Amino acid sequence: MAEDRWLDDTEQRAWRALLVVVNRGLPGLERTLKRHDLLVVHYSMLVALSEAPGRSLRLTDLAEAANVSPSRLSHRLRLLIERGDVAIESVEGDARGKTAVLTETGHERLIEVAPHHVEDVRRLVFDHLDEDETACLAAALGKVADVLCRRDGTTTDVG
Amino acid sequence: MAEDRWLDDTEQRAWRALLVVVNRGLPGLERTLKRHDLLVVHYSMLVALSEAPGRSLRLTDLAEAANVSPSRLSHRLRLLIERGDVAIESVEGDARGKTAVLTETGHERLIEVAPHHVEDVRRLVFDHLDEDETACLAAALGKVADVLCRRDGTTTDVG
DNA sequence: TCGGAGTAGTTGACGTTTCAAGAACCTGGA
DNA sequence: TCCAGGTTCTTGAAACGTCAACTACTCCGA
Repeated sequence: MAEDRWLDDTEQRAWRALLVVVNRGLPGLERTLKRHDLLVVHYSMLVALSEAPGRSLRLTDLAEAANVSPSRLSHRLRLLIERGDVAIESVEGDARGKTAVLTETGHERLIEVAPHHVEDVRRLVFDHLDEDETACLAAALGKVADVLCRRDGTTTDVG
Repeated sequence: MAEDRWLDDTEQRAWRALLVVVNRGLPGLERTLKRHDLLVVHYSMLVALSEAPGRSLRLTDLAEAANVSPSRLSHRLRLLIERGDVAIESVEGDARGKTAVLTETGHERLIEVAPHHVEDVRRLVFDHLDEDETACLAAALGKVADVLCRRDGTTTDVG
């Protein structure tokens, strides 16, 4: 490892820009959602459920869909359950499993919050890009994301 | 606010891909640096200093360059100072200010760690993109990042 | 039927980030 | 001169994410 494969100028610009977006842009999204007593994680969980058939998902699948670790899911799910946004059911045929179901309350909360969050995302990213740039971004990030999703439980790294 | 400006299909793909990269990809970078007893924040700070004239920066400017809040800088700087990677000097003419200077030790540590980190970034992102895609990514993210950097202490949002 | 290996989910502790507050200092006007 | 308001940096508490156990269950082969 550690060959001399440095980053060229374009790659550096891309990488540094990504860091700026992540470190300066994303926290702003948290701030907005916090006014609705939610974190972005919560929002992702609600979205994932709302898009699932029957508005319900096995916890493992919910974690997958929301891009979070099982433990993080567990911790953040507590609030949503206490609030009645999500209900927990047991899986028939597997006593280990649990299924999270988006309640009507939860769905209404999502509908209320979503426009504000989307507006934030727009102001953060897409308001500054034209159609081509957005397509490029989707294509490039999509490739990277695909790789990350494909190797889920596979080899962590290196050889 | 809260008009009906939803995200179209391309925008959704871009945004969701970004979330995947952030939530699944970036944590991996932390893991690698941790083997060298560093966080990515530390690395960013070392890089920022190494690129500054005289390898030194006013703390405010360092925070800016490393994309971190003043308080986060303060907390994470402690380790680097204890270790001797960074030295602190007072600013002449302003007794409030402090200047962080990258020591020779710190510079050597950066040189040692950088290739591993860069290799990680490569495997995460650029190994999966061709030249055009990388250029697109740099252009699109660059635009977004520019906006974020331009409005530093200005209006947080909305009008 | 038993037992080891793997899966599903939870918990608590630890390290990090954030936020609000504060200490120290500078600036400019009355 | 003095003081109000802004800047610079630090600190401690609270909230969050991660990691390593741990419980409970399923699967499968002997």
